[in-house]
Amino acid sequence: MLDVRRVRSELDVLKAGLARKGADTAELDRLAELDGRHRRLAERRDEVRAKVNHLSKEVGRLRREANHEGAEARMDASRRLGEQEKALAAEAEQVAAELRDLLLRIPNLPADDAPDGVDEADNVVVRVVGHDHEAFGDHQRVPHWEVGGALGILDLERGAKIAGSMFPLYRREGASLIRALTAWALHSHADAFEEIRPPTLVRTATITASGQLPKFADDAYHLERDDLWAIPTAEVPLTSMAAGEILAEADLPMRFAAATPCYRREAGSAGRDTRGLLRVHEFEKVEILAYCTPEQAVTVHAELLGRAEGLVGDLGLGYRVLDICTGDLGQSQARQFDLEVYAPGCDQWLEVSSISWFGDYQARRADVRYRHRDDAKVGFVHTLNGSALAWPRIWAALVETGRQPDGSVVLPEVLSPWLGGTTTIGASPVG
RNA sequence: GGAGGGAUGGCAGAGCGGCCGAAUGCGGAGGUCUUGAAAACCUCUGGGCGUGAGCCCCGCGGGUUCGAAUCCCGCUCCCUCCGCCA
Repeated sequence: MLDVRRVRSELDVLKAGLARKGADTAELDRLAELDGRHRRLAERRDEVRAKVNHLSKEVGRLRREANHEGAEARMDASRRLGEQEKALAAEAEQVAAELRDLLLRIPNLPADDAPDGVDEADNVVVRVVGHDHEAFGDHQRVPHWEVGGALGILDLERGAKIAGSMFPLYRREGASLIRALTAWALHSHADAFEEIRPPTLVRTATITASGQLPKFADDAYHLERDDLWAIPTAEVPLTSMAAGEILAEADLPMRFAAATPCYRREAGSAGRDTRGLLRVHEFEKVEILAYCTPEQAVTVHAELLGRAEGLVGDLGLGYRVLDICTGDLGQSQARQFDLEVYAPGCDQWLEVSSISWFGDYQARRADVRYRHRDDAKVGFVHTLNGSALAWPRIWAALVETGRQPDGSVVLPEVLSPWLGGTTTIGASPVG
């Protein structure tokens, strides 16, 4: 969330920022109004409290001096003030609640260097790597749901039978491939990222801290009976790992990597990308996340992007990097790069990673702070995270790209150690 | 699921309803002393709101009271035992 105080000193700056995101700037006026009301009420409440505190102290003193009439008089006066205090406190609390709720819904400001734009059409292609549109043969122009079905490694029908559409079921080498990708990716990050296996059902406070709630509750699975939320990404538990803590600057940046299942209701996208693995309710993903100082943020952002690109490159997939425009940024993001791989079978660029910088927006929600090395002052950390990587679309791109003229699929050599030495699926004897 | 016990500052640990934002010890920072270090001694050492007087925070949220770390209720978490269980 934003720092409310900025609404008092630089309202115009906030409005300009939110306007770039295409957000409703009138909410800032309401925020300013609530903030002003709350401060006035709190001030009056505190004045009354101060009097009550003072009178109560006197009661104690007078009692000790056996001055019972004096004590009684103070108690009467204090009792009357108490009524006032109660009313003022209730009013202040109500305004504070409104303020909190509004604050949680107001988006983050975009970074200055995020490209302006209104929707995904305005995203900027920063670079295209290892892609040659003409290089694919007809044997690669088969969508992965057909390849997977023919090889018996993807069984969408049975997935649907068990859980519904968009709940994929992988078989044999198809299932092993997911496991291999996860092991390989975690291993690749192990040099700098602490591996975490977090809970995947979390409290309301946890999923609110990273920004999914309260605004996007419909997108998440909720277990009502236990009031727990199924995480849509490991970003959610990882962001709250240090919630309520004050970290030492010397420990920053802190880097974490986690492989988890991710659950998304995909409300509002019904009918889009329903074939195959392009959009699913449950999938596995390796997420990398960092807490750092504001000064480190740009470097760490580049580092995370480099990590994701490195993996895609090592898999031998062609990809492009998009600089997400202000209008397409999520609520919490200040800057975001997307990685898209090219899948020849469905002839589409598939988003397989989103590497985001949140500034202190999430840190304020989660209350993650750090103590400066020099002056011991406390400030909010910056959070960054990215997928590295999300597997269903990688699975699709690998299967389509690796398809041979004989219908078998050859996977990248880097996965060999994680696949028991075989990189070929459905090989017919070479003849 | 059942029965108990607990939650206080970085850690340990005290705290008759008022003089407690909180003793004491350890840890940490600075200083004196020393060629340097150790030891000893001295000082400092939680977070937040408010321009300020001031206000809030002793797990969280309510309540009682003139006044709550202290009393009452609810919740969360931790520990012990029983039951169940991958």
